[in-house]
Amino acid sequence: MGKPRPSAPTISEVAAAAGVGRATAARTLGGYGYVSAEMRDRVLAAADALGYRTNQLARSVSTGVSHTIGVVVADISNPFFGGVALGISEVASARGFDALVLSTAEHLEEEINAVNVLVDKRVDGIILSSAACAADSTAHLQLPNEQGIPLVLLDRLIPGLDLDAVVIDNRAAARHATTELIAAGHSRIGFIWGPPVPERIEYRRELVEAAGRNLWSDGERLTGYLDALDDAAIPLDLDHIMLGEKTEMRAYEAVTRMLALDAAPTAFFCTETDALTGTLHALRDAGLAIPSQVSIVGFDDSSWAAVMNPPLTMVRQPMLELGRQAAELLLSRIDSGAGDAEPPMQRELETEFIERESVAPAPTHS
Amino acid sequence: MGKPRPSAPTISEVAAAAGVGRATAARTLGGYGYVSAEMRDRVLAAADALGYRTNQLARSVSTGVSHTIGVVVADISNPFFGGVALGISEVASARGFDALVLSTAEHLEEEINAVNVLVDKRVDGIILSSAACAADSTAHLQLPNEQGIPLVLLDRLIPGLDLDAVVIDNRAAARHATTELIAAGHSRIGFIWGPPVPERIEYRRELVEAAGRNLWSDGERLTGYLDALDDAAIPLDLDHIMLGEKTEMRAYEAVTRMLALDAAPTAFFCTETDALTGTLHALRDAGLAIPSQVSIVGFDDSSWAAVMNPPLTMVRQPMLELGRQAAELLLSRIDSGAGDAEPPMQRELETEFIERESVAPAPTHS
DNA sequence: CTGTTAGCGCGTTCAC
DNA sequence: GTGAACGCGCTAACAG
Repeated sequence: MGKPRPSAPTISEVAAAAGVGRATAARTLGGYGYVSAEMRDRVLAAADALGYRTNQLARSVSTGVSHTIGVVVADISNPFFGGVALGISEVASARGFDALVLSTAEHLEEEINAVNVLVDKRVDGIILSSAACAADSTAHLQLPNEQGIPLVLLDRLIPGLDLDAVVIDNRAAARHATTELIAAGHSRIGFIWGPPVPERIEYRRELVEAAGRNLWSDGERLTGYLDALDDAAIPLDLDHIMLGEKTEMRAYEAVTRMLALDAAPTAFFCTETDALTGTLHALRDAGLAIPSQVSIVGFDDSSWAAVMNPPLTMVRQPMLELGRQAAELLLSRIDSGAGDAEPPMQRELETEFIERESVAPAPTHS
Repeated sequence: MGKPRPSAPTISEVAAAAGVGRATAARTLGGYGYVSAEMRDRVLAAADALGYRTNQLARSVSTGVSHTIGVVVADISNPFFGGVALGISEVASARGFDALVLSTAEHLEEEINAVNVLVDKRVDGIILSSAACAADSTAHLQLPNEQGIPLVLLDRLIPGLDLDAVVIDNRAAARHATTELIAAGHSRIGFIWGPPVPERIEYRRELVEAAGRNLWSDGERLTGYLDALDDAAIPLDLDHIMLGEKTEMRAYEAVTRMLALDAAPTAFFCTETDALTGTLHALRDAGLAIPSQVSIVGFDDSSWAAVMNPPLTMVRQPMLELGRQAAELLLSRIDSGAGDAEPPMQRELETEFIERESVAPAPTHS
């Protein structure tokens, strides 16, 4: 029997100290049922004399509601997920819920484990940004619903599954960004980064397929890029798509390699922060000026993008809003209980294209 | 009686299905006590036939251990706290603990509330980055210990209190940074930002005192700055200290104002990210080049600092390490139970001065 | 080794 | 209105 700690006073102790029955104490302390003003005062007095605090754990096993939601993301230190987490806890805490947040480092095993942990701790709902992509390897996403725990997907859809989700319109965002680059006169646009396949890709179809096998949002961004190229009838150059492991270092190398091409890109679209910093490094080392020699557009607007030299043109994602809406959707599901109500819904938030000074007309080669 | 959900199977149901006593089922499922291999198999089979999952909540009320720690920070979307949170959950989850993370937006009330919530949810320990400063207004920091819940302070000490804590050596970091600036030939160094007092300050003593009344880490950084000035026998110019609300906008205004001074700073030490971006904005608008016309050193090294034009010299804080060590300290306290063992300890981590290209000799005025 | 029984702290029904 | 008594799901003595 574990209570190695300075015993926290229980409701019974308070009742005893107040000279009333346990139930009466429970009613006043729990704020339900009827209790006379006089009794209430006695109980309340005894309660804070003893420093009584409700044991929410015990309450939860009794009521079946923990007032806790689970949040599982790839990496809480990533400002994107940090913003999302803040949005979530804003609306959650306003409604009396707290968040148990777990990071998975994009590992499916850890994600599975995270879901199990959350289910076992009886959270009232889960918000999850899954690393899963194929409709296989998603058994763990069934579990919560089997246990009656609402689940909403965040930032990343899973193609085969019809689940609640709140995401960004990545495809439209990428299409917009690429189109702007094209409008500025660019036709050779580096895409940093594409699917993390190691092998060289020969055909467009392979590329699209590879993207589909990996992270959904990345695939969407690539598709948007392709859309824009198609719109302008610009042929796809597979050498302009970064493949392989997605790290800043790899981005650096990919850009450096592209720059050495005969048909080197005159612009780069960087779909993530690390992709952007890697690209920036490469451009600096290549001695290329932005935007006179090469243009650039980034994803994930951060405070520093505006303060760069030159200020960077970016597509901004509404991180807080993403979190807020996911939390709202989840809470509404929690409210309606197992009343197997509405069908799953996917909400898609718009991004904003922030025009600054890193895009200029393509240099006219002599 | 709440169970509005698709009932999760209980240990009793598993026992029944397996045709054994509840205790036997409990033992095998709980992994304790003795149980024959044959029985175990029967139980295990029944368990996963029913899809049994331990209710950790119930287990916790029984054992008094929740395997959950509370983390309260000002703002989880701040990359600094995000990094810290990741460090914490790394070591915590390796030991089977999960983190309930709450953001307070630097509001003392929310901090107090957060601590109450965590205590009520019976977390096994708390890591907290407090907005409190004076030794008054810290009653809420007593509560956990009264309830036998270990608490470790993170990133911010509270002068009057002797509690476990893991922090950065802010004073040494600021002293180092300022000294570097001085060594480069600067004597008029803007400090962005100082204490958030609205009024103009006339004397150094007032300044130090004002700093002391506010955030500890800010006070330390200011003190380090003062140390460096003293070391070099450079008189303090109060006009070079930013006062007032700490926002990017205010930093912008403060720097702009300082730049208009007869004795304008030739260098700036920015003690936080927003202070840095605000300063950068102001310098750009003033048309001043870095580092030829003005030098700059920032705090909170971020990936983008290296990719700026020019690359920024920064003092880097070991965020992950901060989180990891806080978690380790907390877990060790949890391990030793209420065995009122070791006295509180404060660990102080060193920062790293990253020299890049935003510091140059002070321009020699004609 | 197994099953019985009594807790853990709180919610809730149901006579008094 | 009030309090005794039982249930939530699990742990843990204790007999057998």
